[in-house]
Amino acid sequence: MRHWLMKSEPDEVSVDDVAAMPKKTVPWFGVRNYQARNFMRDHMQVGDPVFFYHSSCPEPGIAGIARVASPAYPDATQFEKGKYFDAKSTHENPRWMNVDVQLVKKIRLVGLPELRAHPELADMTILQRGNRLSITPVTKAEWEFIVALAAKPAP
DNA sequence: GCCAACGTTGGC
DNA sequence: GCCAACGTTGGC
Repeated sequence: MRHWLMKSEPDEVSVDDVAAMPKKTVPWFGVRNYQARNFMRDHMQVGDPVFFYHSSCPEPGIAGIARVASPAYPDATQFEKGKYFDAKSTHENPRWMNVDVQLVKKIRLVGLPELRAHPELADMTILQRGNRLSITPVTKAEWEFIVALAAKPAP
């Protein structure tokens, strides 16, 4: 079992949006980066724990705990008109895949400055300079540290 | 809105 | 296969 962090822009899909979904589950559509796709397609397993991260918003940070809820399957939005359409993708040979993600629980927001304040988390991919990858592995130690952090009051 | 960092594209 | 140009991400 691996642990993951998945970024979403809350303007598009927030933790609260997912909490309102049937079964609290959403297809993680819109990933258009090969490395992130490969994580979903080749490395995720149903049940893997996921941090739900809010990005490109006033308070970026980890906002929820979720789990991988399905194997990867073709991302429907690549075939639909809109910002995620990909003319080079076909049903026979789809380029983009997604898993379903199910929200387990909302947590207090553990913001970026708070994450950066802990030396235990200094190696997290998300905190590295220039990192833009929307899906990144998280180590077990990082996972457990952040879960414990979220259980404490906001600093 | 700015801009650093990065991924992708396409000409050669 | 190189690499410049371009587009995107995402924090600030």
